[in-house]
Amino acid sequence: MERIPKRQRHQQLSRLLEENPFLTDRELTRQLKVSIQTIRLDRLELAIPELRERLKLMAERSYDSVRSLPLHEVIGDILDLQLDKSGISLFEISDEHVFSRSGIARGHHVFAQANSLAVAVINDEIALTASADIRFIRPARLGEKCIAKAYVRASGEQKGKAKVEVFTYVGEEMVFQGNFIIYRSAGESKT
Amino acid sequence: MERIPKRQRHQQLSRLLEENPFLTDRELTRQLKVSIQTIRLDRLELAIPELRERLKLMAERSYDSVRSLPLHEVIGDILDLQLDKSGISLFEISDEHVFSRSGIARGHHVFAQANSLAVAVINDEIALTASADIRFIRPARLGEKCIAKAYVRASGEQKGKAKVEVFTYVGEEMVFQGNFIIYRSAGESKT
DNA sequence: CTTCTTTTGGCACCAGGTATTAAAGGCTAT
DNA sequence: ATAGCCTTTAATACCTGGTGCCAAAAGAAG
Repeated sequence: MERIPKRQRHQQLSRLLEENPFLTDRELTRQLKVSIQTIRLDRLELAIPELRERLKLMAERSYDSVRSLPLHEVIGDILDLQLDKSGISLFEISDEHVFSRSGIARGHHVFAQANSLAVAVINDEIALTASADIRFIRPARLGEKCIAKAYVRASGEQKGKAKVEVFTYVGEEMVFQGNFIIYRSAGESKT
Repeated sequence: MERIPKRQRHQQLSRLLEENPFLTDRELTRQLKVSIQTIRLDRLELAIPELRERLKLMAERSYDSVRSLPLHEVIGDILDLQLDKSGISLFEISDEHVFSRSGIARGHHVFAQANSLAVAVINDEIALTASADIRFIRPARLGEKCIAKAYVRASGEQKGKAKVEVFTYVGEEMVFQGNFIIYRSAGESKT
């Protein structure tokens, strides 16, 4: 009668702290009806740090997520980039990108990856999207890794406009395709 | 020689903690070369809470910002919505939306506002962007307020596809125009 | 009954403080 | 210089939310 409760209690404890990480051990004793020592042994076994450590970790996370906001410059991680030729980026669909009802990615995130890549692949001081023609072929879902491949079809170094085609895949399946026209500041920086 | 330093020290202390809120009083002692009691009097005067309180506040902030992330469902504030007819939303271009070099909004943010609105205006359980044809007419800049207006051209309640046209303005000027084809779940839940 | 795991309890100790009282240093006005 | 005042430093008691360690009690299992 005391064998099973331990694992159950561990689950309850984990759940409680997931719901509200601000609970002290003392408050947990009230909820779980065991002594404070038991709570502490449990945390030890489950490798759950003490309240103050939890708060510190949360504070640190939010602190450097603010600091790393400039990374927001490009949506997705650039895996390969050949300026004025082609580029590849990876973007993983996570909670904040999907409709919570359906787990399907909101279109503008998939678009954002493609658009970022299309702009990044253009070798110029200033590159802006002028227009685009896009198709969402099948929905991208929570947890899926989207690989976008961009190809510069006409770099238009004189004309001031480049044509970039982007295909986004999840595994073998194409989920998105887009044709972008990118303004460029008329042929400058050659790296 | 001890009159001015107090205010200076207060400024330095504020600055240090702004740069790094994770400093203990003891560490501040080392940086400011005064006793720990002075640091504590200073914090008292400046109404700066102790380290642990600071961490807790940061953790709480990040915690309920996570909780309020579902607000992220729609990019921009919906000002008016007539389901299956039209909608208006407002989106203000701020730092995190622009290229830091030029202060020009990245296209996918302007697109996201339009796309969100086009999806929101469709009165159905599930609505997904199928394809779009978009044009960035002139760049939107830091601080500008973008008003997007969406009009449902063909609601296609039978066909399962709706056509939505979106125009985005800054003041009188049009900055973006897009034609969206939106999948709708045709009266019932269809994946 | 003995043995093992699990649960409690108690105590010392720690960080990072608060709160309070007191003393010392310095500056100014009378 | 002497008193009055602000500022700084010091000392002490106390608090929270723990860790670490040891020992005892309570079941469960052989």
